[in-house]
Amino acid sequence: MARNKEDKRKRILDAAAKLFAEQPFHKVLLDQVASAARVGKGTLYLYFKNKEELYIAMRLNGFQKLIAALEQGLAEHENDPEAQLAGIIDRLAGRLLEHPIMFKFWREAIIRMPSNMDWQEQLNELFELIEGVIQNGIEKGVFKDANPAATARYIAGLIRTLSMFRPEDNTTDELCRHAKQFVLNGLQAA
Amino acid sequence: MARNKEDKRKRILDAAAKLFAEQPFHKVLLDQVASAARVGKGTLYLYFKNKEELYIAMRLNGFQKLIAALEQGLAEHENDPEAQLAGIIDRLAGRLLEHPIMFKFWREAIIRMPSNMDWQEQLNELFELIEGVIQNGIEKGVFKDANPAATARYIAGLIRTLSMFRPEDNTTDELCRHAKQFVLNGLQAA
Amino acid sequence: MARNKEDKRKRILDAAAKLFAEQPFHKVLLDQVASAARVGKGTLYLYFKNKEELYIAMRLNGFQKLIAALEQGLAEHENDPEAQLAGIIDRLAGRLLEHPIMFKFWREAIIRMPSNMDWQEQLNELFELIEGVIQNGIEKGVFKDANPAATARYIAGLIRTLSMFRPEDNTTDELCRHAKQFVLNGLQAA
Amino acid sequence: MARNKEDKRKRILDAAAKLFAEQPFHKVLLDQVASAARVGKGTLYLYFKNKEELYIAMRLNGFQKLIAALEQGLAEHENDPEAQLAGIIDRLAGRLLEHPIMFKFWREAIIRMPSNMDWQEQLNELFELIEGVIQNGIEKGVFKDANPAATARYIAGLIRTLSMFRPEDNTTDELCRHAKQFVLNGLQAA
DNA sequence: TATGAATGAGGTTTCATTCAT
DNA sequence: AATGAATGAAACCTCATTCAT
Repeated sequence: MARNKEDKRKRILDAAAKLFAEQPFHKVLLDQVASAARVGKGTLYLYFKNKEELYIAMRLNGFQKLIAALEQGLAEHENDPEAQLAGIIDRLAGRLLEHPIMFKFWREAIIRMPSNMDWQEQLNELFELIEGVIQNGIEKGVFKDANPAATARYIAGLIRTLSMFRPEDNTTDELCRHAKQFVLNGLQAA
Repeated sequence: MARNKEDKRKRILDAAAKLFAEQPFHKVLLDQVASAARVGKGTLYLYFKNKEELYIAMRLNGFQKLIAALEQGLAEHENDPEAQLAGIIDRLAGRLLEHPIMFKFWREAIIRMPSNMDWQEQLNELFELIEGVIQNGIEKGVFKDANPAATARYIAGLIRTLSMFRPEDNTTDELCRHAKQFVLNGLQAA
Repeated sequence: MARNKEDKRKRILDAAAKLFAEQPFHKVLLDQVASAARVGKGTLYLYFKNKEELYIAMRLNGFQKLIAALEQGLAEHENDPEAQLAGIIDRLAGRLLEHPIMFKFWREAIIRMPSNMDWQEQLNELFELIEGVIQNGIEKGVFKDANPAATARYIAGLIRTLSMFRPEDNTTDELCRHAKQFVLNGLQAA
Repeated sequence: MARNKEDKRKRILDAAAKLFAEQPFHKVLLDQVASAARVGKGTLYLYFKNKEELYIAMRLNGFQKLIAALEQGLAEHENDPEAQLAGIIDRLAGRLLEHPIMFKFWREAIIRMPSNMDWQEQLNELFELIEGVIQNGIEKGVFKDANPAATARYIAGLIRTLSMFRPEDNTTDELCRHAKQFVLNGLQAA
């Protein structure tokens, strides 16, 4: 019952994620979503009020998974801010490069929509997560930064752009390594 | 005549820029564009093949202005890579914060659209412009960087994110100064 | 069992009567009917073939009750056509004003529905009942009428309109009394 | 321009009238209306907000024509209330029997719809028109009636029912003559 | 050249009906 | 017998595009 229901909701979200990643909002047809999720079109409306709500739910769902993965990564290097930061960059870049879904997340933001607040909050969660690592590093004397909140945003944006517009002739590994170095340079105490 | 024609095209592009900045693609109606530009709806089709082409033309138009402004800035500090880079960051951030149109540029990219190539090319122009400054700095021994192409992308992405998700309680000036410092740290020779 | 079954059928018919009286056919949802009858939606289909049959069953049900009530009234004044007619008017008006369901009976008739014949027959039953009273009166020399079939229809229509569009500032009693007088005038021998 | 526009609106209303008279509301498709009116489906929405508004407009339109015809008839027998009343009955019955559209008017009334007020007002207009004739007759000493408002409603309802459920084997003429006699009986001073 | 009324393909959504439980 | 989640046909409606003026 509840199990099955969860399954169906998940199937719809996954199908939506795939399709919205491939096509702009207005080109994704609910017929496609329904048949990709192997459910009737009407079923979509049992789980989501309309196309927009489905879209938002899909975005939040993907983001929550990302945040969870990053938090798990932090736990693995409890007392090493440098390693934590490196982990965040690796995972973030990895996710973005692997999952085209995430592209859209970062690329698109429906503006001035009521439920958009949620989206801002999600992003803030990410920023604060990074900021926390920087703060931690500062306290430990490993980093030096006058404005960790801004830096957290830099890091997120930096990785996003790197993922979306990767320069040719570079392996993912090389890019990550270089990015990490750049960030650490920026945070290094003189 | 020709004057009048140019005017109308410009009016349409400006109206489109304003509206596309406020709403996602599928919520901007050509009725709105036409009436905001004070032209008949049919007139849009005299200047642009369809909605998508209008959107692309509007994006390119905005971007070209940006590139032009940045190039002009570079000329002002011919032999000072640090100042050039600082200028780029200032102007880029300024533009993004002033012109909401530009937000959309960075925020949204219609995927797998035929003419998307143009967009990529435009962005590459920006990346190469920044990359040139870094290269120049490396040659002059002011900067040190193993992968200027990647760094150029970082800088663009960093400013974008800063503009879109600015942390509260910071003036634009403070943020720009901090960003410049962060970037210069990353590029500074040990 | 059988008891329970009858109960459920009745519950459904009552719920349907209430809802169809309040809303036009296409606005009454089977979800509403089911929940108002406190049964599952699927259960409706155990008792009625589809929405249309449910609607018809509901109408017939209401009408049969009406006819039965009128017939009972006639029996009470076996040999007094005037009293019989007055009784019909009283009961008919009373019913229509009390039971909004009946409104719909008169107000709406789904045209060219296969089973609409039944509805015509029901109405004819009513007309014939009234016609019988008039005939009886004519035979007794109390009434005078060249076309009792038409007059029977007048009376029914008269009461219906009176009920649906009652003039303000009149009690039900006053209206009934006046209607009875009007009809008797029409039927009075010179 | 304006001419053409009026034409199109009229064509739509006429097509709608025909179809709504033949089928219940929910069985009339806007595709049918559009093609019967020889316009595109979208054009319907240029003239009417939605299906319901089109339906209401169509009803009002028909009713206004009816009222106009009746008023014209009254003018023809300025000082003869009996003839005026007879004229109303003739025209009303004639209309209802000729134009199946009108059937629906009287048969159906969408309940508790906001714009239904208009419909009530239209009906009141009809009632008041009849009532005026009765009042006039009373003042002239030709009629006698304690409640002309109620009687006006009787007359309307009487004709409606007669038209909808006409007894077999009667010509329209016979029925009208009989109805007029019945009504005049009811209104005759002792 | 400029317009905006008209179009209709195709989108989103609803809801009567079915069927696995 | 009873349910209500699931279905998908078919409804309403939108809006990019066309075209007569």
